[in-house]
Amino acid sequence: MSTEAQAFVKEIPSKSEQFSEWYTAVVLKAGLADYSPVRGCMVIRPYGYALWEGIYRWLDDQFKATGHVTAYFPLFVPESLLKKEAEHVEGFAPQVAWVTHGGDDELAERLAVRPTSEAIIMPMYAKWIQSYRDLPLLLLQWNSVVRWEKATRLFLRTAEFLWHEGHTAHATLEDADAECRTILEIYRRLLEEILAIPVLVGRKPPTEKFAGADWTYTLEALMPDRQAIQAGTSHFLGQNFAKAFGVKFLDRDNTEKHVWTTSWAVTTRLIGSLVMAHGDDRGLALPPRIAPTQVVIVPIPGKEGERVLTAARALADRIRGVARVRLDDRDEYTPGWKFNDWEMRGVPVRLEIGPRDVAAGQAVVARRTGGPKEAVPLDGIEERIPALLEEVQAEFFARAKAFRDGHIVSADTVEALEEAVRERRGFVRTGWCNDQACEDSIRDRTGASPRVIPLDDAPEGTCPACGRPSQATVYYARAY
RNA sequence: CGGGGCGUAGCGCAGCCUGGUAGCGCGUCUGGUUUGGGACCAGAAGGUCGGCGGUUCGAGUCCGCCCGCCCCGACCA
Repeated sequence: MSTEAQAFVKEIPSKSEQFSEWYTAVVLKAGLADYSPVRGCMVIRPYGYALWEGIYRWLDDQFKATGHVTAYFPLFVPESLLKKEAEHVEGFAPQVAWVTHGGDDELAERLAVRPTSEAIIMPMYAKWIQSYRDLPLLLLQWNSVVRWEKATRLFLRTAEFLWHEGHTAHATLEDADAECRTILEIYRRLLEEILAIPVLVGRKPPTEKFAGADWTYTLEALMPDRQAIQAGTSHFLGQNFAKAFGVKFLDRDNTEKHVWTTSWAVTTRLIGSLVMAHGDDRGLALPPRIAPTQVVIVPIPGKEGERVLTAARALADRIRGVARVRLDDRDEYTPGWKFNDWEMRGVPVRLEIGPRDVAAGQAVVARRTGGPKEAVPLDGIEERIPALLEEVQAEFFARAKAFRDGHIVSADTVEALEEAVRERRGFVRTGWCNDQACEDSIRDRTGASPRVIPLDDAPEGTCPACGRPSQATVYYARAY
């Protein structure tokens, strides 16, 4: 690498040595987002929004297939409604932004800018739901919410963020819980199959559940700095909101009952997780299934520029039907500059075509996951590219999973747990007796929080805090 | 919200201690030669030095307040 190239790469701090600075530099330099004039709020630039659109499109297909429909509820939540469910308002009150004036006039009742929409949706559910025939009611909306965070970071924690929020109502506890798990599985597939981020799937311990829920399901990912991040949640709200807002239906047995509700969401935080999980010192790295541009073609003109460009255009046309492809025919940049630029922007597959390739009837393939470049024949390239993209997708997931699995350690004593957390070993797996006092003492001693109780992990061993037989397996970690 | 750091051209920075006409590199623009890992030559444009106030003949530089961003904690998707 030339000295000039080294100087350029230095603009992105080292991922292993300055992780936080590296993250911010990649988000800004890859063109995903920018700071806005409003404190704690970010501007999502078109390239970043394209990632969100990819998530939207995939999820929208899943939601439609499972019978969910999209609606829209107001941005403003009157204070009186927000206060109806006591635990809910207590949980969100410190983060609510309030509107107090309309024009110059002070409002009779101040309006919360929604931190989440349960309180503005439930009164409508009370109006719309009369009979068991009206259930289940499976609604969601794509919107933004505002939580006045004290410390903010691009994508990971901003004062306003985009998400979708699902809000469903059911006739029975079993139906509502099944809904939570259906959504959880959709989210798991989004994370693992599309974003190539492995997750632990399970329940939150009671201290970490959503304010107003009976229990919360979660997907927890491990980032390269060995901190856990909550990638998605699905809440079983029981009858808490139904009782607070009077959402009742007449059942088959001619008795009036409260509905059972759920809510669930994933946010633009996923984009931050994607950046952290796969990026490297060259910048962003995107798994093919989510990459807005999957294949970039860089022509190397040489002395016969027109011939090469013609071949490159023909190549782009052939691939266009099987991949999201972009031909970089800008003549103001050299091929080497383009290589680095597209690597920084995370494009998973690059095709180079120059005079030698035109003569040999081939193109040169470079994968964002690394490895040597290889020549592929132009003949049959329409079949080769989709297979190649799937190979690269699998490489992304395998790499992330190897990292995650390599950073799960077991601890059966508080000392071992404390040491593992202190040395940032990642997820620390341990037992729990279900006693709140034991969890509290572990939190106090380690600074880590219980992230997830996996659905498919049977309890084993003993609680490290009290030595009694364990009732659950818990993964502890420091968390975002 | 506590502790630390920073704010000067689109980006990265120097200048501040010790006040005296605002600089460097990259990028941008024009023309030409180039193009297989961040090209080269020649010329040019680009700034209310984060904001407000104070000290001073004079403030990017000194003092006060405010705002924003980054890092480490606490709180949170």
